[in-house]
Order: sequence, then structure tokens, then C-alpha cells
Amino acid sequence: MKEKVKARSVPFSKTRNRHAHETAEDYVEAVGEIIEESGECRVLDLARYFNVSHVTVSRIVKRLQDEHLLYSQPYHPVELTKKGASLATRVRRRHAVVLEFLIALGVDESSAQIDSEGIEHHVGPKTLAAMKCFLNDES
Amino acid sequence: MKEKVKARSVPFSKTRNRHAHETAEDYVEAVGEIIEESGECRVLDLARYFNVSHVTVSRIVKRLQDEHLLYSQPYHPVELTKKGASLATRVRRRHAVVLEFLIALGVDESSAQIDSEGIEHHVGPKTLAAMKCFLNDES
DNA sequence: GATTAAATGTAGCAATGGCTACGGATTATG
DNA sequence: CATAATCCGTAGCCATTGCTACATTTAATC
Repeated sequence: MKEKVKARSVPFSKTRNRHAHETAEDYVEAVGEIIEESGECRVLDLARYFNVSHVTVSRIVKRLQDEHLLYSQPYHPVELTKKGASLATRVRRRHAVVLEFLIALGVDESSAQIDSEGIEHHVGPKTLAAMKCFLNDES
Repeated sequence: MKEKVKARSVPFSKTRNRHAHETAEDYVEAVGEIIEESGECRVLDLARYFNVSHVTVSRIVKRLQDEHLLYSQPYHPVELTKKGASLATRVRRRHAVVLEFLIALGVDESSAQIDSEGIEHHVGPKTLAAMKCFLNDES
């Protein structure tokens, strides 16, 4: 008597959707940080930041431009659109919360930095709120 | 005076490496669960589990077979190799810890299930240990 | 055992994100 | 202002993970 396999499709579909946004999130976050740190963001800055070739960056920048998150003219710096800047702010706040949370939990800073990069994209609103609560209760 | 862009390459490279293993982890975990729940694991069980087509599953099963994590003969059920079973056990334990941790943190079960699917793959040993500590201190 | 249904495999397409190699554009330097 | 160095775009390759359509195998049913 074979039982039916539970359809875990809902969680996995959500995870897949988040994967699709990870690149966009990573890039607007990086562009925001790089502009803040050095005034402008060039394709090669992103390539060094992510440790990928400039070709990969320039293709992704092109796609994110089509999605109205970034803006740039050929051979010119990469800028954030309003939409991109708004996403960048949200992502950077979330990333900061996750990083602080892991450190508050007792994870060493180096591991916390690595893990928070991957974890942040999968932290939904409820989990983010719970992490914030934890940080407030600690302080 | 333009400052150099910090190379965040290390965290991002680690995150990319983890991505490469996510599929393998998800599949051995699923195969283990399905075999436990219904006695055997067919390609179509996995397709329903992940909500993808059987084609996607069968291609991935083939690759994981090359990596000696799964074993199956054409038109037969999918089995775990020793290596696959060992990975499955580790992944399932880690997943269970992450899920329990999120719930203990105050996240509702539905959100915790969704988020833990994505988060688990990015939880390194240090973070996993910290989560276990938190769960022990709570109880 | 023949026929039908269900499960798998194969062919081939698309999108994404890696890469190298090459060439054009911009900037810096002499 | 010419030349070199740096930056960046394009062409074209690979791997992964989605898909549909079609072929084949196995299992069920008449």
C-alpha cells in the first residue's frame, strides 16, 4: 500500500523564486555599497567584488537594466534607479540584521559574514521580524 | 581620490559553492524522506515533491549518480548510495535544527518551513552549533 | 497475450551565470 | 596629441535547471 508523496512544492517553489531574485539583490546591494565607499561603481568594481569576470557582470547589469533596477550607459559607471535604490536599502537593512543576529547568537564574525550572505535571501518578513525581536531583547 | 573596492569575493565564492551543492542536498534529503514514507522513490515522486517535470528530475538523478550519491537502473526506483545516505542524514539533521530553531525563535510554522528550506544550505558548522546551543538553552 | 495506462527516457529549446579571446572606447602619460 | 594602459562590450563556448514533445518500457487490465 504505497502512500502518496507529500507535495513540498510550495516551499521549494518559493525557494526557487527567491533564487531568481538573489542576483538582483546581491547586485543592487553591491552597487549601493560601492558607490557609498568610492563615489562611483564601475563594472570592474563589481567584478572584483564578486570575484567573477567583467563579462559576467556586464551581462547581468544589462539584464537588471531591463528590469529597471540599474542604469548605465556604455563605458560609464553603473547607477541605481529609484526602484533599485529602494531595493538596495531594503536588502542592506535585512543583511545587516541577519549579520548582527548571527553574531549575537554567538557565531564568530568571519563565519557570520559568510553565512549571512547566503541566508539573507531566504529570510522572509516573519523570520526577519523574529530576528529583530531577538536583537532588541538582547540589548 | 577613489578608494579600492573591497573584495567580498571570499563570502560570495563560498555562497556560490554552496549553491552548487544545494541540488544534491535537496535530492538526497528528498529521496531519503520519500523512501521512509512510502517504501520506494520513483522519478515521478521527486517530480511531485519539487514540483518540476520528470525530465528535470531524471537528468539530475543521472548527474547525482555520476557523483555516487544516488543509484538507479532505467525504469527502476531511485536508491541512496552509502555516500548519499550519509549526506542525507547530515542534511536532514541540519534541516531539522534550522526548522526547530526558527520556530523556537517565534516564527510561525508555515513561514519557518519555507525559510528553512532556503536557509539550511547556507548554515555552516559554526552557525549550526550556535543554533543547537540556543535550542538547548531554551529547553 | 493484447491493449491500454503510467512511468521513464531522449531530443531539443530557453534562461541564467560561469569563462576566454578579441576588439573598441576612454583615460592617463609622455 | 600620440601612445599605452585600463575599462568594457561582443562573440561564442560550457554547465545547470527549467520546459514540451515524442519514444520507449513497464505494469495493469481485459
